[in-house]
Amino acid sequence: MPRKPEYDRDDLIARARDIFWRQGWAGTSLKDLERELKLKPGSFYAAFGSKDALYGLALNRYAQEGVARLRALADRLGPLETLKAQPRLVIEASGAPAKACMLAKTYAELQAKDHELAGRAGVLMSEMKACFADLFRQAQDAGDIAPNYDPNRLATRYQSDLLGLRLSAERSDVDANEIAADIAADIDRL
Amino acid sequence: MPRKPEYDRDDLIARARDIFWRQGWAGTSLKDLERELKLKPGSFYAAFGSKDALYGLALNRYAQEGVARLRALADRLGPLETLKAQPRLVIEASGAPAKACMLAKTYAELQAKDHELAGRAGVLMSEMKACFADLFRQAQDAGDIAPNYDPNRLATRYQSDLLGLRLSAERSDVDANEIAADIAADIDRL
DNA sequence: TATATACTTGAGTGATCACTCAAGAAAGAC
DNA sequence: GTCTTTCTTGAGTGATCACTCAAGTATATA
Repeated sequence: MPRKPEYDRDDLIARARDIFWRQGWAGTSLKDLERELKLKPGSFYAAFGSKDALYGLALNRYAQEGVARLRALADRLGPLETLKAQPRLVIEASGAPAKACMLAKTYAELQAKDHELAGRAGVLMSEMKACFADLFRQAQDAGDIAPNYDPNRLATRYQSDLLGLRLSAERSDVDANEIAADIAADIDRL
Repeated sequence: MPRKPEYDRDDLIARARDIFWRQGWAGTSLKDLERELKLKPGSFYAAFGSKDALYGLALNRYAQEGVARLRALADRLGPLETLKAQPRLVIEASGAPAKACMLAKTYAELQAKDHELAGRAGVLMSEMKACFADLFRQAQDAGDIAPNYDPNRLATRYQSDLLGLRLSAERSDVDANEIAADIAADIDRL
C-alpha cells in the first residue's frame, strides 16, 4: 500500500561518505547534507535517524569497500605485489574526495571527545591492519618474505606508513609518488 | 597609568595550544577556552581578537618549540642520532596533550575548507621538513649516510613516517614503540 | 588625592547547530 | 474511486556558536 522513497538509500550513503570524508564530522553540517543529498530535514531523519547514524553507515561503507578492493587486488596480483601496489593505488584514486584515510581522519578528530564514532573508526582500522597482516603472512608462506619477520609487526608499520603517506599526499609541497615508491621498495627488502 | 593584565599572555597561548592540539579547531569552543584560560569573553577578545587568531598563535608556538627541540637535540647528539632518536621521543613525550602532530591535525581538519589556518599549518610542516632535510644532509656530510641519497627525498619520507607513527600512537591496539624502532632502524640502513 | 587608562565582567547579539513535527502529496490494495 | 500507508515538505524548536559592548574596577602617573 505504501509509497516508495524517491531516493536510492545506498547511493545516499555513498554520497554522504564522500562529503564526510572530505569535510570531516564537525565540518559537515546538516545543511550541507540536505543540499548534497537533496533531502529535506524530515526525509533525512526518517531515513537515517541522526547525523551520527549516517556517519556510522558511511564509515562502515568506506571500510568495507576498502577491504573489498584490497582482497580483489590480492586475487589478481598475489600478496606481495598487492602490498607493493597499494601505496601507489591509494594516492592515485582519482575519483576519491580526499587522499587521507577517512578512518584516520575520523579517529583524529573525535578521539579526544571519546566519541563513539572514533571507537568505530579504531575498530575498522584494526580490521584493516589484520588484512595487511594476512597478506604479509601469505607472502611469507609463498617464500617472498623472509620467515623471521613478524607479520603483525610488519602490518603495523605498513599501515602506519600508509597513513602518513595518505596524509602527506594532501600536501602540495610533497611528492607523494616518491614516498609511495619508497614504501614499496621497503617491501622488496624484506 | 594603565592597569596591568592579570594573566600571562605567553602562558595563555601555551594552554590554548594544548587545548586546540587535543580537541582540534571545531572541537574547541569559546566556552572551553574561557573555562580553561579563566578569561571572560571581553578579556579574551581584548587579548586575542578572535578564536582563529589565538589558534594561529598556538600553531606558531607549537611549530617553533618543535623546531627548537629538534635543534637542541641535534646539538647534543649530532644529525644521525637525532634522526634516530626523534621517533621515540615524539611518542614518549609524556606531558603532551596528544601524540599526533598538531600541524597535521590542523591541516587534515581545515584543508577542505581552504581555511587560512590549514595553509599556515602546511607552511609550518614544510619548514619542519626542511629541518629534517638539513639533518640528513649533515649526516651525509659526516659520512654517516651514503652520498647517493637525496636528502630532500629522505626528509619527505621521514616526515611522512613520523606523521603516521604519531597518528598510530594514539591507538590503543598499536605498539607505537615498535614502529618507532623500525623507523630508526631504517635510518641505520642508509 | 585626582585623573586617565586599561582590564574585568557578564548579559546579550544574531547566526547557525542538530533536530522535530504537523500537514500535504503520492502510490499500492481493495 | 477510496482508503491506508508512507514519503515529502519546510517552518520552527531550543541549544549552542563566535562574538560585542557598556558598565564597573583597579592601578600607575601627576
